[in-house]
Amino acid sequence: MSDIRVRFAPSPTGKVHIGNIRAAIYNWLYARHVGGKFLLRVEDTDLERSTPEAIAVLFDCMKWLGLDWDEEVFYQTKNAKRHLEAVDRLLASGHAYKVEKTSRDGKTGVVTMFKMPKEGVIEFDDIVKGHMAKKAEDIQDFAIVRSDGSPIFHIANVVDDIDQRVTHVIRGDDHVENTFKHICIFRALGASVPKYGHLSMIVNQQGKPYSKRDGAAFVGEYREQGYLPEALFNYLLLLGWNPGDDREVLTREEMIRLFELEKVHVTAAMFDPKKLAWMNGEYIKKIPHEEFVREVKERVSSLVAQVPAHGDAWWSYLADQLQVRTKFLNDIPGMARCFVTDDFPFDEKAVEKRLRKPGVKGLLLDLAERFSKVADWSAPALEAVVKELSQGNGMGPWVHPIRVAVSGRGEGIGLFEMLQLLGRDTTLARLRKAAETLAAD
RNA sequence: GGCCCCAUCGUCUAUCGGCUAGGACACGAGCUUUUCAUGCUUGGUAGAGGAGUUCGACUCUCCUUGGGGCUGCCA
Repeated sequence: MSDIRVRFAPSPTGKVHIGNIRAAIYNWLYARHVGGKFLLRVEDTDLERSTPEAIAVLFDCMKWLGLDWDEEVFYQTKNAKRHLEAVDRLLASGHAYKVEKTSRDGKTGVVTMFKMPKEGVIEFDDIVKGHMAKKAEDIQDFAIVRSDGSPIFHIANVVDDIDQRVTHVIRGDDHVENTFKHICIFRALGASVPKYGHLSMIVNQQGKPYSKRDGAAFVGEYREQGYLPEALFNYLLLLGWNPGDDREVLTREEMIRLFELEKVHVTAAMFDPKKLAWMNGEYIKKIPHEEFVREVKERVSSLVAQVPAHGDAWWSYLADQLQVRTKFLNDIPGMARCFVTDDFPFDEKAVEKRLRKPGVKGLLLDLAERFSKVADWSAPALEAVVKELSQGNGMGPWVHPIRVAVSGRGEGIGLFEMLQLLGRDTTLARLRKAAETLAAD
């Protein structure tokens, strides 16, 4: 156990950006690694956007990723009185002053400004960026209370960190400049300054901050697209940190054990959706069989009003076939639709290529005839039939048309396994129907 | 403009002065093979440029160039 306390302090806007959640991940991992506390502070000062729904979305995303927090959630708005008390103290000690100002949008009013020291150097040792220094004279005085009397981010953030007894502030790179200001506030308030660690940004292919224009930028979108939380977590972790060896797919326990804030990279990392997709596939392969079976059942059931009755063995077999070739859970319905309903789409290209060829009609009808005589309806038995036909010259000419005829697509699970799952009646019916309606003579 | 930060394959990265520069993703080839995958084998691609320190520099220093951040009564 240690007395290290870190916090994740997002403003709840209803969407949680991946860069932001990576900051949460690093905070969480750091706290768990050192045995400290991971606190959650909701910076809900923007009353218009900070709705209960937005806050619920935030909690949801964190729970989805397994980011559990310690202690009560801290709401910034509830600490407004403390913020203003601090301002009064700054005013009294001469660290702040009031002045009439005109804002960018033309409003004129009296705001409270923090008075920056006029000389000297402000410095701190950033855990990830190293030694940072800036001349006080290079930083302007800045507003801490609006003309409507509400506290501004800088003062609220610092006072909350003091009140939550935060020891390490781990946040986005975009706050480095603020840090010099915040350090001055901590000192003016007579509080001890926390340690800082600033995380680089996640950038797009052009090297610009990754935004919604570059693809899915919010945690919720990944969830909807069938990404596994473990995969997103692992991928985001690797974007700026690595265990020091070649391991990439790590268990949560390994992450906690190996994570070191000091080893987090300074440089911005480019987001690579391809690698995330690969990572997702890796995690899908790791899903325990029983769980994957449930996942398949659930996703397939939503496709049709009535799922044909099948035994556990059937589902288990289908899931096995599916699991190794599933990259996204959302791919499951498309791959499995043909197993639970006759109402599935035919891929036009596949039909053109495999069915609308001379002789295919006769081929399919012949196959249906031969299959109908198979005593033991199983993948090996069916394969034997086609093997015999092919006489060792490759089963392609038979396999491709059959696949398209019974599933509508050119790809999917192993063909004979597919036929076994479909069963005799369905297979024969589909072969005959395709022969009559789609195939060329 | 001012201030701050950064710089190894296309991308994420290893290297803490000895490097024939390693791994992963992606890409190419091959094997397995009925498709798509998986799995295995394998190929190509990197230290921005210039000075300096050193026996030796990707690693240290400086400059240049390039990129990013900040410069609000946003957070």
